[in-house]
Amino acid sequence: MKAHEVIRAALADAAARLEVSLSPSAVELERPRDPAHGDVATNLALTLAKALKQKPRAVAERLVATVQLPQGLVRRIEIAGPGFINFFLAEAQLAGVLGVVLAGGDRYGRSEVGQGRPVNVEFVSANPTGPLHVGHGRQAALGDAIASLLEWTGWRVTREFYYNDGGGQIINLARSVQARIQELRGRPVALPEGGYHGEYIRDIAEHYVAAHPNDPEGADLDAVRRFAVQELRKEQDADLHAFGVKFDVYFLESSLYATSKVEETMRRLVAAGHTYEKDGALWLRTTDFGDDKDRVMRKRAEKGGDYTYFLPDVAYHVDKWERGFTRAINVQGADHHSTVTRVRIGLQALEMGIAPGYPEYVLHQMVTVMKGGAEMKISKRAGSYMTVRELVDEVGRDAVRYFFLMRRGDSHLVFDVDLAKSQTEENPVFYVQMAHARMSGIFRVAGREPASVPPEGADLGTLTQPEETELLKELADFPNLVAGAAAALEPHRVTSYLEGVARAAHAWYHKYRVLGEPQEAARLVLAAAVRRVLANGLHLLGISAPDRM
RNA sequence: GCGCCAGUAGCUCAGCUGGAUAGAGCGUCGGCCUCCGGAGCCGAAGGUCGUGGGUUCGAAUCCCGCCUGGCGCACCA
Repeated sequence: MKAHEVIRAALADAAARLEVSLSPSAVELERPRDPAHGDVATNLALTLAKALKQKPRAVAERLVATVQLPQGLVRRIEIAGPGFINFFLAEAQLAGVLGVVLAGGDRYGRSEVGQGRPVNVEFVSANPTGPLHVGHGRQAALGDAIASLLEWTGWRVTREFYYNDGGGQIINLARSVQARIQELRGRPVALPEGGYHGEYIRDIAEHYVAAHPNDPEGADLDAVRRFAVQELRKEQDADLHAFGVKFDVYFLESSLYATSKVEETMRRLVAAGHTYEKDGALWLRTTDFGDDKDRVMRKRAEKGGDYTYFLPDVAYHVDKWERGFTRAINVQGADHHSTVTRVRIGLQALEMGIAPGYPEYVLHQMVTVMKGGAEMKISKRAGSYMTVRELVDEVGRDAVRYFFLMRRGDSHLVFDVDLAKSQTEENPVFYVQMAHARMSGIFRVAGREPASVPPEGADLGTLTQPEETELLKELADFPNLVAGAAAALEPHRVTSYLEGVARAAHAWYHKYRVLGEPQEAARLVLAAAVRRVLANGLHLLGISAPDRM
């Protein structure tokens, strides 16, 4: 908000006169929880105390004496506690946010810190060996929301899905399908060790036979493999579509072999001098870079002589880097966290100037699904697990996305199916959407469009009830909140925020009437702005903002 | 054994990157319907922030030890 920037600059200026130079962006402003502490507060005096070798309160007094603010911005300044400086904004300033919100429209909350720089966000990246399960769902919601947050803060985002369509798991898949084809021919065969038991394997087998009359036995393993991968990719795409996630790039592991990038990466690693041969295998000396043991890059002949997953992973990230993504974020389940250091080390060992922290990782913990008070057990091997699509079909896309986003990725997530389905206030997504619907309802009854209430036509000075100032402050927070959530890669901050706005909106709505009151014009503006911020926050997370429910 | 993550109200979780008296929802208890949607709102009770040290003006937040739980520790991905 504008007032914040003015205060920030004025404080930086005042600090300069105390012979401490700092940029305005280094001045921390916060919104005190307690309204008695003003509308805006800074801890600047506390942070400067050490450098100036003075008591924080003394620094605060000098800052307050020195700071120069334009007339009409602030009605009072206080020094409180250990040395906080609290600013009480003039009423007109607070309501000024309404004009900003409505002028911003569906862009209110955006900022430009990213400056149009490119960033690659990779997520889901499920192997094409089965349908997407709830863990992938969490990842899809998280990755999509993080990508969205980055877009909102001015980054040029590419959403990318990486398919491991090579490697042992795929062979496993093909053999599993082959076994089911034999079964269809009336010759039951045991599934290969570590094979896939899911019912969907039988479906693929049937489809293969129907599509390949010239290979009823499924003898052509390569054809079976290609067919199975294609079928499962189609399924996964349908799942993602149902979830409303769109990717810009689908990157196939097999393409890294086709373009010789895996070999090239290996050659570069050998040339950089961090490799050695032992027991017939080729190793990378990752211990040189802090790993606890060295890693195999190419298996020995008895194990097939091919590459481990590690090398294509490194090659893939070299490719990202060479495509111009100086920033890359990978969203993965925490069960894959061991790959983090390995991939980074692989990139460092190439000595090609890639930043040590590249790529960034957002790791999320597991999901447990609760239904009817009982945990739904997930067993991938037995093929019994809840898929994303089943979840979406049962509780709806909005609820699934919201529930996956409302917790920090770091903590385990309990998905309560019954709660997600309930149409009551206990359900947070319902609660937030309801607040939006209520604001819309006011305009429906008034027979007006929310866009038809320009703030210029209203006396916003009449918005003086405590519930109204609370709402104004919440609305003013939105851009800052989005920026913080984007910087931390933490979408759950947005859901927390939305619940706060919804709570304030419900409280206000219940206590005061809008239509037919003397303050009607101003309150309509407030309702329009609240509706706008709720809609922007929900849309940012990929959730709809219904006008009625 | 080693590594990563978590431990905050009875339950599920926030806590804005070190700030003021630690917050919200559910649950419990008590209130509120001639109303723009009661599918809602208001209030109360409820805390040794796992634990022991340390860092400093100030710690749920940063550092070290320990306890508990989850996940990982392949020439699988």
